[in-house]
Amino acid sequence: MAPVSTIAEIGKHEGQAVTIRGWLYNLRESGKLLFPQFRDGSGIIQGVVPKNAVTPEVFEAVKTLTQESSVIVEGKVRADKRAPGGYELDVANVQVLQRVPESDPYPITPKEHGTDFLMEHRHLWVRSQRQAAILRARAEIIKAARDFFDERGFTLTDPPIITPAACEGTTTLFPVDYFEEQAFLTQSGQLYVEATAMALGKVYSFGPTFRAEKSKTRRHLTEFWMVEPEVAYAQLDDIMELAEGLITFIVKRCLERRHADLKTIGRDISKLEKIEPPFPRISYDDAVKNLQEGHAKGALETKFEWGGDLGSPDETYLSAQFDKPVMVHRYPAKVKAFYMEPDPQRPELALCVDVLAPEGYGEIIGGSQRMASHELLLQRIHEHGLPEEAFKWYLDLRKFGSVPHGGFGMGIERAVAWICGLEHVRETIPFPRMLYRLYP
RNA sequence: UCCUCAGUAGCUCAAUGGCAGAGCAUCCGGCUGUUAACCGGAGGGUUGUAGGUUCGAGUCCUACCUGAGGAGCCA
Repeated sequence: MAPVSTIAEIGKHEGQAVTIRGWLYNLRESGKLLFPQFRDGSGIIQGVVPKNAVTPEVFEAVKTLTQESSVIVEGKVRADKRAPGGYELDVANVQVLQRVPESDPYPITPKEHGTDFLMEHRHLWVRSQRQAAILRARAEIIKAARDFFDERGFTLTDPPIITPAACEGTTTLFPVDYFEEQAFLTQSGQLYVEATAMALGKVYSFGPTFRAEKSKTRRHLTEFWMVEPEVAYAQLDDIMELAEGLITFIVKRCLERRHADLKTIGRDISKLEKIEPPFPRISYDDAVKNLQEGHAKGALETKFEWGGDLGSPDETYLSAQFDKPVMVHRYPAKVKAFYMEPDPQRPELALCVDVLAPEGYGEIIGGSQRMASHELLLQRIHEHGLPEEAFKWYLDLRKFGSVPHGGFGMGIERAVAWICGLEHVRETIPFPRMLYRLYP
């Protein structure tokens, strides 16, 4: 048998016989000439089978192949201008491992389908070129995020997924029966990385988080992945700089290594090429002014009042004014989590930042400087009606060598949706978990 | 939880209250350079469910179910 090659690397074997192991993507025919397209997970290549060039058995085997039948194909690699990938395969032999019967054909045809149908067949949909390209981009984004932190002296520390208490409200928690006790799936690893940051200085976590929010929008999943750095002695400005550096690094990495996939997905790459530091930084106060001007101009339906959290249309309006992610900092403490450090200049504000992606993709990062004072943190826990007992360990961090520190969480799926230019986050993860969708 | 929209062949969609249709997929036939190939033919229907109005309902009304988009909330 000829040496095995992936389709992505087939150019290295030009003029030679190779073996491709994969599936039939599509078959076109023109009389005594067959054009089977094979895919193997790395790419797609068109085979050419003239009737007079192969045995009758091979011709018949290819002619009767059905979509997604598994095949091992031997043939000679030939450069061809007409081929989208630059190469074609002159097929010499075909071994059919499993032929999909025409009585029960592969349901996803090369024509268009609706979202419901595609989601029901997500286990097969991931075989489509575009979906495979998105999953490769996701893998690159995750690797880039990890490389960014690994190369800067951060230690990966994995927080627990089963947790005893909420770090924010309890209505959005998935309960778990933990032997005799009530436990929950984690909403964020943040509180735990604060603990490991006090041990190791610079840490990050990467893992799944769960939120039982009844949100049904293009930006929400009930199960999503976050990367959460936490840095001892870091202040708000350090956190903003870190977020800016991370986003820039990830985008550049995708442009370098996943250029072909971004093109397959149909991303406007020029928009990503503009992502360079510094990102615009605007205070909440200025954001409010900006939104009120937007309302006066008729661009926003409701007039935004100081004191509220930014709504989705507000975020879209703000981010549309920039071609880079925009960092909105110092929100009113009341609308933010209990653990955020107040601004010493204006204690009604929290030292926090939200990073809004361009093109209406919304908040991709939320972060803050964390509260360092034991006394104030205890007071906030009480004000939020949280059980002090559950946070005893967290309060300990402020008793034993408390320091200024901070960090943020970046939602992987939203970052992938933005970088790939997708309509919906459901395409950014192999098997999305959403409100009203648990299958497959 | 609320608002809006949709549900007809395996898929994507048509059908003024008056005979249930097309393209793709599947099957049969044709074509030696096709690019979601094309051309000819065939099979394929409990119009989401339950009621109601009407001589007559895919179409109008009511309720429910399912899905989509959005709000709130969030990454």
